[in-house]
Amino acid sequence: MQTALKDPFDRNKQFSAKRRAVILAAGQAFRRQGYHNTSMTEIAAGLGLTKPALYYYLRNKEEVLYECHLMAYDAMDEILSVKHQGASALDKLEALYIDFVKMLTGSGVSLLTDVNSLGDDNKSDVLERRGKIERKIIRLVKDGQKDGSIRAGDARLHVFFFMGALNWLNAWYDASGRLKGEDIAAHFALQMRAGISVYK
Amino acid sequence: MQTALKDPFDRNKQFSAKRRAVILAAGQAFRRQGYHNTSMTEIAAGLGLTKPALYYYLRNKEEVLYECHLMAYDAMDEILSVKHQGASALDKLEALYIDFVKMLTGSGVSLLTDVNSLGDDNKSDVLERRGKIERKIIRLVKDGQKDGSIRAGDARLHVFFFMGALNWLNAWYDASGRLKGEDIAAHFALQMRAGISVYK
DNA sequence: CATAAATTTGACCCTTGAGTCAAATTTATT
DNA sequence: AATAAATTTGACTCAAGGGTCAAATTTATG
Repeated sequence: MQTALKDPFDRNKQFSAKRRAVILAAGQAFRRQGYHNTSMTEIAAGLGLTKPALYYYLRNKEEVLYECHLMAYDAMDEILSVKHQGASALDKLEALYIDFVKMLTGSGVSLLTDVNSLGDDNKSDVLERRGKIERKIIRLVKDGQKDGSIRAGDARLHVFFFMGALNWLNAWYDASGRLKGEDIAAHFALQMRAGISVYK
Repeated sequence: MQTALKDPFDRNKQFSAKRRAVILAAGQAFRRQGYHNTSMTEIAAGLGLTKPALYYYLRNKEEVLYECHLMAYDAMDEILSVKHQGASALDKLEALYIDFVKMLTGSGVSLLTDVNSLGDDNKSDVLERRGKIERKIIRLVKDGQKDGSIRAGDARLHVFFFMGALNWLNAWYDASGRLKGEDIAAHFALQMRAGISVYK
């Protein structure tokens, strides 16, 4: 595998790897302290760098936030693209949800909610991405209502309810805490599922 | 009722009423745009005032945010203090949850999540208040697990899950939208309840 | 080794918005 | 009406932090 061995020496790869590291680190900081409570200098220092070095990888602070959002949505899209097995739509949704929680607790990716600190264009982009994801999940819920696995009711509200748990997760989850991502995933999946499955 | 009739002429009452109005208006703005994306000048303008007028009612911007938090927690405490009827703890929890949603959609009070923009002291206060509320709810869930109305499992996770829906609500709810607060309350209560009630 | 490209930095500028203050204006009291 | 208290404002100061730039340093390539 010539190419793979050369990777570490590939300038472009190094560049994007570092760029990605910057965004991930920034995302963690944003998640914990908030976008406006985190200075570029601080982010740089956290990586053993100095502020101007960051600007070698990114145009401006807003772009960092923007990329954080995209990174989270990429990860979610990735999960959504996997053909989850399961007899019912509810089963698929559960598998999906578990992966979401694992991703949010396990990978360094942060699901941020601060969309208003973005300029109009980036904000539209991000909301559009989020909307697409929501719509896919809503669609899945509706499928479940058709195949009889999911209770009737406003599908959008069904989704907003359990997606709220995910967003809130970012606010309180601490990787160093006693709760393991896997356990949270299992618990949340059960609660999500019970919340919308048909009465038995 | 002499005192009641005199109320509108009572300077202190006018003062606190205006102060409260400022905080409520600010809270709405913070909720929609975020604390740091909302300037004092903007808040003032929204009330037909000018910035220095705000500083007649409040020491500084942080105090506004602090009072917003307190106002939400006061409202929640108020709801928690009411002796909710219901045979099981689950019934009580449901009544509670409905009131929470109604309060958040109906009154002008906003449940903010930005705690990191507060100084250490205020932040501790707010977290303590939040902790107290959470603990009460967790206690109620544990009661439900004892009286057999609520499923076993980490009570804290049970609570974090459905409280996430409330926090997220603040992000997407639009009073001018088609969804009425009452409907959301009914839906959310059902979903919350189903999510943690014992299997039947 | 010499040269070029890729990274990183110290020192700087500049805008934004929080907060202040003395003065003006409105409202109540004698 | 005159005086005092309560509100409100125009005009200002100031610090924080985003962003820039030319120069230094490191790393790769002929």
